[in-house]
Amino acid sequence: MAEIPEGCSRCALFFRTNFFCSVLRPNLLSELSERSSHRVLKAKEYVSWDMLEARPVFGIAEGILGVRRIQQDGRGTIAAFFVPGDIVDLRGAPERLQSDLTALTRTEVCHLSPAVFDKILSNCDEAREIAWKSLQSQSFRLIEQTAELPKKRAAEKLAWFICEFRRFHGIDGVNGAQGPLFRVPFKNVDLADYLGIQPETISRSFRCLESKGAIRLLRSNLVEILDQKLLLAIASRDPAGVAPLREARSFRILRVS
Amino acid sequence: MAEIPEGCSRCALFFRTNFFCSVLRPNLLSELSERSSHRVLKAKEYVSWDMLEARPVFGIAEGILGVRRIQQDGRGTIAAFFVPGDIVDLRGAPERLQSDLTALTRTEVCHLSPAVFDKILSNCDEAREIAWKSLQSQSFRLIEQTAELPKKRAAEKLAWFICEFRRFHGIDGVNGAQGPLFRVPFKNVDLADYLGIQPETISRSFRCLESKGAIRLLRSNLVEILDQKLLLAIASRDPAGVAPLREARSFRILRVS
DNA sequence: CGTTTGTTTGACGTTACTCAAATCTCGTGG
DNA sequence: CCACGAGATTTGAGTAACGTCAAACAAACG
Repeated sequence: MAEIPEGCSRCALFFRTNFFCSVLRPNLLSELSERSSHRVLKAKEYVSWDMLEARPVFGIAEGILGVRRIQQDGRGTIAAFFVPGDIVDLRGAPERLQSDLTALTRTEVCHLSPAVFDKILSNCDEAREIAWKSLQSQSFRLIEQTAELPKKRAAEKLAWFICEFRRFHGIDGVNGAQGPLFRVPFKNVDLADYLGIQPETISRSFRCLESKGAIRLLRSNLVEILDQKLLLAIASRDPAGVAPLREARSFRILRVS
Repeated sequence: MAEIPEGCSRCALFFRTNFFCSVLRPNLLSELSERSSHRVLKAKEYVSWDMLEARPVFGIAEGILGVRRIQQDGRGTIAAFFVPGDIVDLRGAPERLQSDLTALTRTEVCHLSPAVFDKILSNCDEAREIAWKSLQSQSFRLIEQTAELPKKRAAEKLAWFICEFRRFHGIDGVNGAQGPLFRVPFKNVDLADYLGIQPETISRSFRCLESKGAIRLLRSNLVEILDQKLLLAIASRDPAGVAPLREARSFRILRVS
């Protein structure tokens, strides 16, 4: 009977309950461990898509990994992100899904051997369920985001993000507590790419939420939530909190002949 | 040894190769069949979210099923759609994923018994792989869409949709042929909800693509593709095809004191 | 064949993007 | 530990791009 592999004993994928590796029997775990590689990424480091073809199956142990695409004109979009516990299988991602995986914060991933991974899916019901649920949950997040974001105004998007992220991911100390403080887990620039707006607009939207009395911006990236209900109302476009970004200007338009 | 169940013999999920039921052994198939229900939806019929809680696992045999959310202010968004062959598992979709499933065209779905479905995942590697790949592919479509749409202009979105849909889904006769004709597979209103723009804008964008010489609008919903390369260039924002929706207006603004 | 539902068009309003400049932060090396 | 510089944030002014509304038209449906 195999021992618990050295590398795994400190990896969240193993020691946190309901994470993928925590339910594996020792012999499967050590087989997986031998052919996998744990890796730490600093914020802003990225895994290029080409690299991924060699190691397309991985789990997230810590941090946040974003799927970022750079377009011709240089602007980027963060289409999705993966969080601790996610099991990601990018095998067969069609070639045109050309994006890289950017670490939005310090991130630990463990690349898994696809062969052993498949073997586990086939043999271990419990692990398969965890992987399945993770894949499901990735889809749900994407659907939620796609359903909510496109028709919202900038300030509404921001409010939505704050509410949504607090609900789902009690990631670091501050956010875990569910207190009135919220730390935006990554740079505003990245947040802008995720919400599909410009960094300048993020800034103005924070101002807007402040002026409504929903939040207070303590430092860059640290928000105090003053009125959760109002924030929700703004996020979901309740009449309570309609939030135009600036006051309407009144002017007259003269057509130039 | 069980016979092939009557209902299944005409269902695409069974008779099309690489669809879920096609790889099941007869005894598993008939066990699944007994506890499942095939259902035909006319266009615009929908399955409410509440209904889904009872039967959250299903496969698409024909047609297109959209995930639609109606917001407070009455506007809708189609966050995703499912196409023939997709195996969908909405168990545990958190309550706030409140959307219904709308048939965008005539659609045939088969609700599967969750219990038997799980048994199949556990016992039949081949079927599990198909279901897994389907779930993956649903994620990829969502990522692709989220990566591409938000920062595009309306005409670019439309061009993207045409190219993308042709690539992926050779669904009906016209589109299957990959000829120069493309039939928009659903109503423009739904297309607008999917692309996150207004129906009026869809109309203007078709005009815009026509004026660039990329397409010709034969009838409502039937497009002739005149210049595939140009269309792609517009979709991906190549300098070749920058596509403003209307000519810039020139006027002067006078502030009212 | 009428009623409803979807599409087109025009005129106008609103929102957020763009560009540029000032300020701020943070990581790094001295 | 401090100073420096690259990168991030903020602000303002101007404008592009789409939304909104309304009305005419067309198509689909029974």
